[in-house]
Amino acid sequence: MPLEIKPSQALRLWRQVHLDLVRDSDFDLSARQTAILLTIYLELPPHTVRGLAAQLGVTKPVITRALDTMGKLGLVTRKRDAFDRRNVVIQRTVAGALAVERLADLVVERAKEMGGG
Amino acid sequence: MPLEIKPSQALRLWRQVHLDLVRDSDFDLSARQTAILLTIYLELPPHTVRGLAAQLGVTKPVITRALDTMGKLGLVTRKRDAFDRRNVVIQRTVAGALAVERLADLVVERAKEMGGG
DNA sequence: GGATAATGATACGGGTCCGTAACGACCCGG
DNA sequence: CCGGGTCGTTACGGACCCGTATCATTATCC
Repeated sequence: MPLEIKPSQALRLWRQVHLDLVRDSDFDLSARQTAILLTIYLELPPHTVRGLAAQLGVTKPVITRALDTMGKLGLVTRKRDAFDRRNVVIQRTVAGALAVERLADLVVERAKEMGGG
Repeated sequence: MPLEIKPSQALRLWRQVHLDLVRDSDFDLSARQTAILLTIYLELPPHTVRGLAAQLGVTKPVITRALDTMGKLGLVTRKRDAFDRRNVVIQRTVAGALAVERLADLVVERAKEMGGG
């Protein structure tokens, strides 16, 4: 059951959601940060810095810095892996889950308003 | 004819497209820049700095800086208005139109791959 | 013409992010 | 126990962006 969208609809949806994010959102996440956040909340744990860097095709410091920023915002938490203390396990938070849920509702809502064509 | 998307579909679509953008795209536009670019290419001209600032709910320097960056990337051009020389008219470019079109195709393509639920 | 208003650009101090390189902490095999 | 490999983090120089305040240019109105 594929999701059918026309190019013009996709663009209008993309624009409208980004407008909402710019206007309303407390945080101003970059494309990279958005990809990281959604990966953490959609893919199965555990998530590590190295794993995220590989999935996004970026270097490790990029992930570290993004986690710093998103940690300050309360969207994620880090914890040392007890079994292999070199690893850091990235964990979800209530605030992060709420933000992701809010984004989903935003997309759904704006999609509903899209006229055909 | 509203566009029906479930929250989980919306999140997976959002994540996948952002992943593609991070991995493939030459430029790394912020949410603001994306909103500006799509507004220029979807809304009717003429577009001015002041008008864009009002639509996005941001200050004028934000628009000026974004136009500087996107101008370097060849995505937009600026031209003085001949009738009111205080105004600057933002114009579309071939490269910008291609980039927008590529984004649209990306969203459409990824949406097609979304399973139900 | 002169005062006023409006537009876009710029200056400034502060923050974030980039990629490369180096670092400390840790695991593991010999 | 110790050298090599792996993990995440930090240092560094440079680039970009933020918001506030100010600027030069242009239009408008008396």
